Amino acid sequence: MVTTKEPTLSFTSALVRLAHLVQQVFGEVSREHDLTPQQAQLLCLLVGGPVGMGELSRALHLEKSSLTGLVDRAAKRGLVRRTRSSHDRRACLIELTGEGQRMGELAHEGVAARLETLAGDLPAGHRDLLASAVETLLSRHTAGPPRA
Amino acid sequence: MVTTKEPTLSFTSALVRLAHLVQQVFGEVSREHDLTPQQAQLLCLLVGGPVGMGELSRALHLEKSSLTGLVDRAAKRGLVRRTRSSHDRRACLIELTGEGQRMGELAHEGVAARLETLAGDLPAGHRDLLASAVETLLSRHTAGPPRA
DNA sequence: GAAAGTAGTTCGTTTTACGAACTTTTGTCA
DNA sequence: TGACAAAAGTTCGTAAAACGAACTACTTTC
Repeated sequence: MVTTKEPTLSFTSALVRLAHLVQQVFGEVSREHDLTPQQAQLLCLLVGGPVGMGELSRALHLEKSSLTGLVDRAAKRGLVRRTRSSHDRRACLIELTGEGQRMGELAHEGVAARLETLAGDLPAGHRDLLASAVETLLSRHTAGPPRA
Repeated sequence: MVTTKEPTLSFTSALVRLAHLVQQVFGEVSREHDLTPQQAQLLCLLVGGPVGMGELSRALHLEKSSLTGLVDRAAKRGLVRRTRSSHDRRACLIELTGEGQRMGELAHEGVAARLETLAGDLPAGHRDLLASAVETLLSRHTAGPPRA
């Protein structure tokens, strides 16, 4: 149970500005580790285990051809590796290299830490409410963007 | 006064996924109006009146040279116009053309409408709390990202 | 009035992102 | 079985986005 105070920002403006803030945090953390934000996002998505191009494409909302390029560059940097699926010889699974795993974890932790710091003042009740409100929004938007 | 339910998503994950969602909405709306997301963002930022390059650069978190390119392309499409400042002959103000104003308003309304729809279920108390929580986060991050 | 700083631009580079056309493999169904 | 549609990725060409370094043109400061 928490009390509500009157916001000076409209609901939608708040969402947009929040998105901007998160993006910026992601950018800062990526740069610290010498990654592009897109690469960091890719690595974060892969720390849970190998994922196929199709699923990555859906998770990142990228066209297949865009994703091919992103994976190519990440592979050239030794962060990621393509494995041919055994069930379906067209498909491939993208998996992290040791270096990629390390970087992915660093990026993930960096973002989480930065956001935790920014949320320092926020009472736990507010955090939970915010998180569950976001869940509601996401549930209405069938496609599932990536974790991070 | 609102009751809090237990979220299944961590606080930071919720923020990241929310950012992704907002970005996606922005992308969809931009595409509908045949704008790039960056152009739409620029137009939204200018609907309040002309702004100088320096301030735009800070608001959008772009290097000066990146912004020059963005404004160039928007100007080439007839959405925006450069005006030399009378006080400082180095500086310029970027202002919307009639077409730019129209598109900026459409984009802004489109994004707001989409987000409102997604938030349909959300009780007003939750919205207000979310908005004021965002204000708290923003206030800790001195630089002020753009409205939209 | 010279030096230092500020506002923007230019240039070259890399990354991102798209769509259309393509190859290979898988599934379907007649 | 064998043709044919569909699916998974890649390739190619293109445009936009973003950066940093070096530059020009004004202002401010001392």
